[in-house]
Amino acid sequence: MTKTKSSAATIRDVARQAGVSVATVSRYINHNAPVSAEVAARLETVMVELHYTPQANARSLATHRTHTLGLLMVDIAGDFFPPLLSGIEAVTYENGYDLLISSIREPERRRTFPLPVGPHNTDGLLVFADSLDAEGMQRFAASHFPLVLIHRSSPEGLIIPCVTVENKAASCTIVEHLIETHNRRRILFLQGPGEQEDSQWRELGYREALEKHNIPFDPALVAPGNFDRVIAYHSMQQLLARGVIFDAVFTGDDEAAVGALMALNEAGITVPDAVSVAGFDDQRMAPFLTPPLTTVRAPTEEVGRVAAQQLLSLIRTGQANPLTLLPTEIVIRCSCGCNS
Amino acid sequence: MTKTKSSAATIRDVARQAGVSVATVSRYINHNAPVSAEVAARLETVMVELHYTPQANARSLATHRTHTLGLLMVDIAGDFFPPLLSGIEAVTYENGYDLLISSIREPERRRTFPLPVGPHNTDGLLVFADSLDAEGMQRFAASHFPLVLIHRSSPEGLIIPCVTVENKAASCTIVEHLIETHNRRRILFLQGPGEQEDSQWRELGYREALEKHNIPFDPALVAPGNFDRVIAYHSMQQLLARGVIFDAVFTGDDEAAVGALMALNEAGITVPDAVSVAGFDDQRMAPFLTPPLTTVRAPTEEVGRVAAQQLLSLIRTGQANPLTLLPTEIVIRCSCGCNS
DNA sequence: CTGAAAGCGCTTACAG
DNA sequence: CTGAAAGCGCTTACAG
Repeated sequence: MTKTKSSAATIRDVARQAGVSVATVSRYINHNAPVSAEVAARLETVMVELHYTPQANARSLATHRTHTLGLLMVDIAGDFFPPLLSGIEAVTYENGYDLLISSIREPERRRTFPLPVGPHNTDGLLVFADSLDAEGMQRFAASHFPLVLIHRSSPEGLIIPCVTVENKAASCTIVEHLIETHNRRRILFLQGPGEQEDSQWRELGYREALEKHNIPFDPALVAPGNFDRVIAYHSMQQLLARGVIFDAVFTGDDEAAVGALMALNEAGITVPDAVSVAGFDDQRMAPFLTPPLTTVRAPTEEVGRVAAQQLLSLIRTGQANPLTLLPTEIVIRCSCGCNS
Repeated sequence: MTKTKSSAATIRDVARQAGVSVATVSRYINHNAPVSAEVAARLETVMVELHYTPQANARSLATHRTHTLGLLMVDIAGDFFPPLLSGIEAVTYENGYDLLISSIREPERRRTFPLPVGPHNTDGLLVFADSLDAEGMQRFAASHFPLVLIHRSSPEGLIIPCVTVENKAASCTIVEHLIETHNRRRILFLQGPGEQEDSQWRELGYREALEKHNIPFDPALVAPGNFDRVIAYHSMQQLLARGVIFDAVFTGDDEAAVGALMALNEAGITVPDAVSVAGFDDQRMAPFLTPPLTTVRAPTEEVGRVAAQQLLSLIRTGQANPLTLLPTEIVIRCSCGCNS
């Protein structure tokens, strides 16, 4: 109780107060060498009394490990983000790691080194979609800095572990559902962003479903959705204005479904009677839309969990699975025409 | 180009290669003392060549500043979270700080010290709502560790800067809109979580509106909404099942509005014809609901920005505004009965 | 089981 | 404008 300085207690304060060396305190804290029961008890008391918490940076400097993971995101504001972050944070916490997050808004920032997060403050990085370009990854890879890619595959020539979701088969299945169960044949597809791999796979699934049922692919039925409510809304309005005939729409993702549903609604076109709608992701609002959205469930929180686990594995063992493809499943609600 | 070691370059490598002392390199990096133009040029070249980035932890250890902000959250998964985090992250980035985030799920974690984030790894903390209890705040305050509270006021006896949103007046105004413009008199209120201050203020606003129009407060018209879709949905179902008569509902927040809308919809009660609905927050999905939701716009991203700014100010100058109350405004869409 | 000491990569008086 | 040296708070061989 002699300590009245306002600054936090250090390992030396603890050592002094307990009458041992700092080495012993360190060993006790880290449980990496035996400490006599007597000393342990004394240490415990002193540490509690002094509110002692080891300084993270001093520890990092000595061990060359920060015990923190970095997350590089493109857009923090979407509905897709919370479950992903939640999964990542949970695993990070469970493993006693810290989580540093950074959002890359402007494209230039993707290659302006040093990034806000990197080897200087983390042990490894979770890279979401195109928050980092191939050149940036190349640079990290060259220095053997652990990277795990989320919803994006490794660029040509590099082998970086990826975790993403099965897009194509599920897209095919849900479009086939529209065709087989609801007799739809003129099915609109709202394309996601061109550079997004998810988007490309979903289009392939859409085309495959068409092919399997001998429905010719019609470019006039493809319009930009961009995984974005507003863009999808405007696309639908234009399609409607141009008098394009269709009896269903596969919106690419749930965000676009929200915009499509609104445009349809405003135009007085009833869903699902006149037009069936199907999305992808099964975001939180999907069951609450009018009508409740038929969609594909993507296990986004699980993607976050697995990605964090893979990164931890890479950091600790140098090993990780080159590709983790998480399964998706169809969720039938009402917007396709079922359950009405 | 003699350097082939795989480990990252240190300040000594730079100094050696440029033929100066590490002190000079440090000064050049930090721009805190003049360096000759000639040396500066040489240093620049060498640093680029070596991909040199100062090790954050060594710097922190020497300066006693981590240059990182911590964020303590309750629930990372809600729709409320992305704009808040987006605002926080933007300001953090603009100021060259790092952002460490941690979600407190279980109540016990709020007082299990050390928290994942604290003086040992950050310069200050942003505390959202009840992610930390009064005792925890007391403890941080006692060691003069900078804290800024978000959507929550300082506990008794402590003076911790808070940033939140104006709840009561806006709630009163929107309920008055229901009364005055749409002639509603039996207005349901879906209560938020009891411990949430936002919730308490919104109820006060609701009551004030009633009073101003001489509508007696009827406890039978208050039900749990809990800022939660599912709970609000069930509450509405029960109200309906019990045959409670009402012509409007102020849902406490937009989440609850989603659930309420769904229950009403399923019961075949038309909104806004039979029942007006108004929410609070103006979350992303509000304009896309059916019908588009009349609500109160809360500047959540701005809350995040201001909170981060206040924390930075507290860290740098020791000063911050005791209370920042951000203005809210009514957003009239269709669910109240307007624009239909 | 324990301690003395070197070292991690920086910054910053102090001296010139 | 520049350098030598001490120090930040830890960890970890090394020795006992």
